[in-house]
Amino acid sequence: MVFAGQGDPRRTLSLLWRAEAPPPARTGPGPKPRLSVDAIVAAAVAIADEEGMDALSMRAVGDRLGRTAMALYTHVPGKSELLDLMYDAVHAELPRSYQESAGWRAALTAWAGEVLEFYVRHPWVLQVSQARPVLGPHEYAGLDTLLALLRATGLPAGTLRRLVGTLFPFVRGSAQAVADARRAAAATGSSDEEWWAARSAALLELVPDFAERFPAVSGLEAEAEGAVEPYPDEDPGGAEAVPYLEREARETFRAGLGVLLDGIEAARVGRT
Amino acid sequence: MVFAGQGDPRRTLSLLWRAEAPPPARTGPGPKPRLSVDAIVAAAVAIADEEGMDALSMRAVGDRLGRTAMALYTHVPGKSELLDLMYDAVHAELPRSYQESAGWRAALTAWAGEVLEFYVRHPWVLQVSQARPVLGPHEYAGLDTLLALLRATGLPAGTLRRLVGTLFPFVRGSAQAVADARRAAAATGSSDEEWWAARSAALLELVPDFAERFPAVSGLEAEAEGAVEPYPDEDPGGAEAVPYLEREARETFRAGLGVLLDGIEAARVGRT
DNA sequence: TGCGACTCCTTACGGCGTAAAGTAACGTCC
DNA sequence: GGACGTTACTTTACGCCGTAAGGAGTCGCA
Repeated sequence: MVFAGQGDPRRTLSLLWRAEAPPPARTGPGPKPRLSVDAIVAAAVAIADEEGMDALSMRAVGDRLGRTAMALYTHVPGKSELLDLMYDAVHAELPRSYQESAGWRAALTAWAGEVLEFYVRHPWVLQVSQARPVLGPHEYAGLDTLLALLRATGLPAGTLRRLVGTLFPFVRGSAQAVADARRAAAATGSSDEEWWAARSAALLELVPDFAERFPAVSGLEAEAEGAVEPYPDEDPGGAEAVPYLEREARETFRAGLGVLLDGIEAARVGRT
Repeated sequence: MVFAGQGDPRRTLSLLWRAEAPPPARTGPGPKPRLSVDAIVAAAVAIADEEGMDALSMRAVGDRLGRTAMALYTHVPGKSELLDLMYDAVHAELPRSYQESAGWRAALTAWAGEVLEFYVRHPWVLQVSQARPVLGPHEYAGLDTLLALLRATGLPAGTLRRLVGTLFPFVRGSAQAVADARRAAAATGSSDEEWWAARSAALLELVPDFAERFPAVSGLEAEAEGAVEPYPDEDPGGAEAVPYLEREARETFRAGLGVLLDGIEAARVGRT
């Protein structure tokens, strides 16, 4: 995992909010910069999106911009701060508002779905630790959006804060599951089913008494055996079939969100 | 973040389940091994617990055992597999059973609390990616325990699987928040309140129109202002005061779990 | 015209994971 | 009992990483 919010808070904060106070159109001495904070952040995000966090190095970012790694240090204090900037930059993709006419439940469902897709689009964001949040403008905006939605539930402020602390991690966790499913599918040439079959075959060979040692797990598997529908008929629209593991992860997300919303509903009812 | 499950599955699996099939008491030629997989895993876990994941390197593990880094490679294929082993080894601390007399709700609450403490004890576990789970014996045992508890709700198998996929990430997320709060407290000399005050002061200076741009956030803060009770009277028992951020994180955990359990309750009622 | 500020490059250091090859201890068999 | 093959561990080295230090070239302004 990578940590954020490590550097000098003042420097990081002013970089994060730099759009608010654009550099005073300086035309001082020295050569014209051929690099900019925005270009650096964009290149870094592109690398992380395409090749994953492991491939993100200062040299890689420099290469992508046709510069050396050290050239970046003129514009950005270090890798940790660059990560903060990347983190906030992508959060600009989060939705900002919802029509409230459909009710809080529909709005929250839509919100959660969009945030899930956001994380799936940028899975490396899930690897940025939340310790000491470096709240930049776009992350604040995302928080503001959720809070505005939650206000419609009519619950008191203290409860709302706790709901934020529950909903965001829940969506993050679900996105992690989806992203993991995709990574697994991409890494192994085999399909999800094949991979899983090979895995459990090896396991059964190594642990013959599996069923006795883990009765609840194997009981569940046996019970679900019949329930696992085979691949559904291909969508006539021609959409690609979603692999098994990812479909499962998304279904877990949908169901978990339902449980959470039911819980919120219960809190509302209990309060009136 | 660090990835698990990268290596050869066969080799990793047999290492993970090695206790089941102990090495056939070989007394072949060659010097007696002065290192063992267990010793290596224990040393690695100790380093991760004490100094964090960043400090975990093959050289560090070797040093702690009085050997070189390369000596480890005789016993363990590589760092990635060592991580798998560490991950499963600590999961042995997870509780295995609960008395069901108190009802599923009490049992689930107790379970969640113990798992939370487990993660807080070994925060580096939260940094091990869940991609392609390397299910070792102890993690399976933890899963089995939760499933056995959930069975008491009487919900169908499919729902149970989704609940597992919701509950585990929820506890992980909550533990992350608690661990982050502790890290923040440890890293900065200042108290939570001071750190937060400095942060928001700098923010307010940089972003004077904060309240207008993020109405929901600042509205919530204003509303909660009066509600934040000052430090409660010191516990007469002499227990140390839990810092603000961590108290907040734990409260969010408690409340979020309540919401989830309410949701489960609703599912039960709706089904009967 | 030259000074000073500024961007970017080169070089270098100490870390990392681990491949390759060498050394020494031990059980086994002639 | 001595040679041999197997095994545990060390040494050395390679190519990565983040970044400190210092040098080279480019520009605005005095």
